Amino acid sequence: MNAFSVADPTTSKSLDALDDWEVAVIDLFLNAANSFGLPKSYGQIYGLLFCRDQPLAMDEVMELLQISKGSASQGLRALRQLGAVSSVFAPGDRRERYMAESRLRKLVGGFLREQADPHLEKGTARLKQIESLVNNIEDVGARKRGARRHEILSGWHRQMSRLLPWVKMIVGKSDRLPQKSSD
Amino acid sequence: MNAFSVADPTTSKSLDALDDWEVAVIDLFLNAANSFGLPKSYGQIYGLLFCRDQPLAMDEVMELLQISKGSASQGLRALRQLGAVSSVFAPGDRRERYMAESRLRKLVGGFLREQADPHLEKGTARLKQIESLVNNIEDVGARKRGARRHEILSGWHRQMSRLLPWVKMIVGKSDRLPQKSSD
DNA sequence: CAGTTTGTTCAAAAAAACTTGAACACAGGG
DNA sequence: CCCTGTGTTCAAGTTTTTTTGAACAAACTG
Repeated sequence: MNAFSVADPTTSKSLDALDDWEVAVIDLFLNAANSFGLPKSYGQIYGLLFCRDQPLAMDEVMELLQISKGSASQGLRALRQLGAVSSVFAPGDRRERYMAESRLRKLVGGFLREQADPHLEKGTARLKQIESLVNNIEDVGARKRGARRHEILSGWHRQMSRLLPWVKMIVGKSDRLPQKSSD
Repeated sequence: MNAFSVADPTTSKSLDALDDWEVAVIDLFLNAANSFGLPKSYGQIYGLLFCRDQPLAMDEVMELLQISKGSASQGLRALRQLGAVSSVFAPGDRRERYMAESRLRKLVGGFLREQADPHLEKGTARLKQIESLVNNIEDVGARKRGARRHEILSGWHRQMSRLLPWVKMIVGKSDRLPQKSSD
C-alpha cells in the first residue's frame, strides 16, 4: 500500500498513504464512535488526526480517508464542538489545519458536556412535566402509583447528576503517558 | 381506534388505556433508549413495565404499545438479557409475565456488563494487533510515532477499565427511594 | 393426538441515520 | 472587480437499523 511513496514536496497529491497501523487505529476509532452514538466518519477523522504528528487540512483528510467534502466538513465541525479536535493556522497557507486532542480528560469532559449534560437538563424538564401529569390524576391509588414512579425517576436523575463529576475526576487522574514534548 | 370500549371482562381486549403520565414516562424511556444506542421499542417496553405494579404478558405489551409481535418478543428478550426486565409466572395463566427492574444499580450493572465489558475486551485484542503492526514498521521515526500512539491508547484503555468499578460503586450507593413494599 | 395458545425466527418492508456532491458564501489576490 | 481557493449547507441518494408479520416450533389441554 504505502511501499515507496517518497513524497514529491511540490505536489500535495502524494498523500494516499496510510500505514497499516494507522488503518487499524482509524478502524478502532470508527468502531468506538459507533459505540458512542457518533457517526463512523467522525471516528475515522478523529482516528486519522490522532495518528499524525502534523495537523492536516480538510482536503487532506478527504483524500486520505476517501470521504466527501460534506462529511469532512461536518465531521470536523462536530469534533471541534466536542473539543476532540482543534484547529491551527499554518502560516503561509490559507487552509485551516486540524489536530486531535489526545488528553482523555478533555475528550471525556467534552463528551459529557455536549451529550450528558443536555440530557440531564432535558430530564429535569421532563420530570416536572411528569410530576404535573401525575398530580392531575383523580383516582388516589393511581396517583400514588404515578407519584412513586416519579420519585424513582427523580432519584435516578439525582444519582446520574452526582456521577458525572466523579467520572471527570477519575478519568482526569493520570492522563496521557509521558511524551517527548510537553504541552 | 379505542374509542369507547368499556371493557368486556370476558375478552382480554380492553387494555388500550395508557394514562397521560404513563405515555410521558414511556416517551422518556424511548428517548433514553435511543441515547444509549438501543432501539426505541426497547425503551417503550421498559417504560411501560416500569409504570405498572403488576407484571404484563407479551400480548398486553403489544396491545398497549401497538407494536408487533416480533418487536415485543425481541425487545423483551434483550431487556431480560440486560437484566432490565424479569419474568414471573402468574399461577393459572400459561403466559409468561414481565416486570421492570427499577434498581438503578442493577440496570447500570447489566448495561455495563453487556455493553462496556465486551468493548473493553475487544479493545485489548485490538491494542495487541496495533502493537504488532507498529513493531513491524521499518523506519525508526515512524515506528516511534506509532509506538507513542499505542501507549496513549493503552493508557486510555487502562483508565476506562479502572473507571467502571467506580461507576458501579457510586451508582449503587443510595438506590431506589423507600417504597411501600420491600424486596 | 388434534386443536389452541404462547412465543420465536427471519425475510422483507419501513424508517432512521449517514454520506454525498452540487450550489452557495466568503475571503483574499491579482 | 473577477477569479480562485476554502469551507458550509442541504436535498437527494445510499446504507444501516429497526419493525413487521407470516411461518414455524413448543407446550399445554381436552
